[in-house]
Amino acid sequence: MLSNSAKYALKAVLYLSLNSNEEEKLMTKDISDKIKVPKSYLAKLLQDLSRHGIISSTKGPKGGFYLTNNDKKLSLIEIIEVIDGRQRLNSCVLDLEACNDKNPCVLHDIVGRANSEFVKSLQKTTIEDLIADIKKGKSVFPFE
Amino acid sequence: MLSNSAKYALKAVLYLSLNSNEEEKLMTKDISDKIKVPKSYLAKLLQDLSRHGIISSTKGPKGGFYLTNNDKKLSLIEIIEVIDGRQRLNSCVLDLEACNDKNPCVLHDIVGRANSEFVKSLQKTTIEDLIADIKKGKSVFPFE
DNA sequence: TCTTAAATATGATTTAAATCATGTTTTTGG
DNA sequence: CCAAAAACATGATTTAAATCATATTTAAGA
Ligand code: FES
Ligand code: FES
Repeated sequence: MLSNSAKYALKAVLYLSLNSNEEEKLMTKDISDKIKVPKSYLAKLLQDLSRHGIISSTKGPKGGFYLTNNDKKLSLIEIIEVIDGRQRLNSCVLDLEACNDKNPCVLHDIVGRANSEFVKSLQKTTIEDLIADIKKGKSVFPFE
Repeated sequence: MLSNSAKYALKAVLYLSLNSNEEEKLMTKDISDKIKVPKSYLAKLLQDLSRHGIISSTKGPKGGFYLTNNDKKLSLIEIIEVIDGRQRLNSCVLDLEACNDKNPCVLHDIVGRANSEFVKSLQKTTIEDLIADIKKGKSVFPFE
């Protein structure tokens, strides 16, 4: 479903969304310590996200990663696609090449359906939405 | 979600369910050719399934793998759990250890829900059910 | 301007999943 | 009883994902 990397990326962005802004930036180490992800592995992911405009960063002393208000409007799928690519989430559960919505494979009904719902949710949910849920006490994010 | 191995196993069992019975057994090669899975890799999977009583087999000339009517009553989750174990399908999407239904993580609502549906479907769907769908023309199974 | 702290870029290593290979046991048929 | 055909068992190799390491660039602040 999601690669390990994508999970790490989601966690990191979530952590950033709750603990950073234009004035208060976070270093890789701050984040990796909290979410318990290997530092240099996370560094790569953050750089990847930054390069693709998902998160913001500045170099040098007092630099770090952060989310602008605009960044927070991005949907979760955009984070995932930078890391995992587009194919991974949209392929048939059995990896049958001849299968799609028009020609549904034998698992499509019971499984593909759940998967489509999943993808749709990722598309329409933004970082902001998640923050709102947490602030409302609707859900939690225990970092690790 | 599902490992490659689990997908292969599902395909193989599905193929067996459509093309074998107590009288007509299939060799590893017959199956691997059709579903395009490396022969000796599939051999391991089939032996694993056989050892766990998911499929049936007999050794020696004229031997091979097959499904009994009883085998066809097993649910899909049983196949998957033999190959992937129990944990893989039931863990939090972000692999957060402190998360569960009582303490839902920030993605649980939008993602975990789809996942639970998925698992429930796998539990209640049997091989037989899938065969029925195919025979009814409701779905297809193009093998590869 | 110089030192230092940060991201950035790139490549090497490790690990686990996937794949390959080969020998052993069982059963059938002659 | 023997030879061949099949599953069974086990271990080696390959590959891709995950992890580690190190050198380069940029910006801040003294
Ligand atoms: S066509 Fe296979 S899961 Fe949709
Ligand atoms: S608690 Fe994280 S997905 Fe359910």
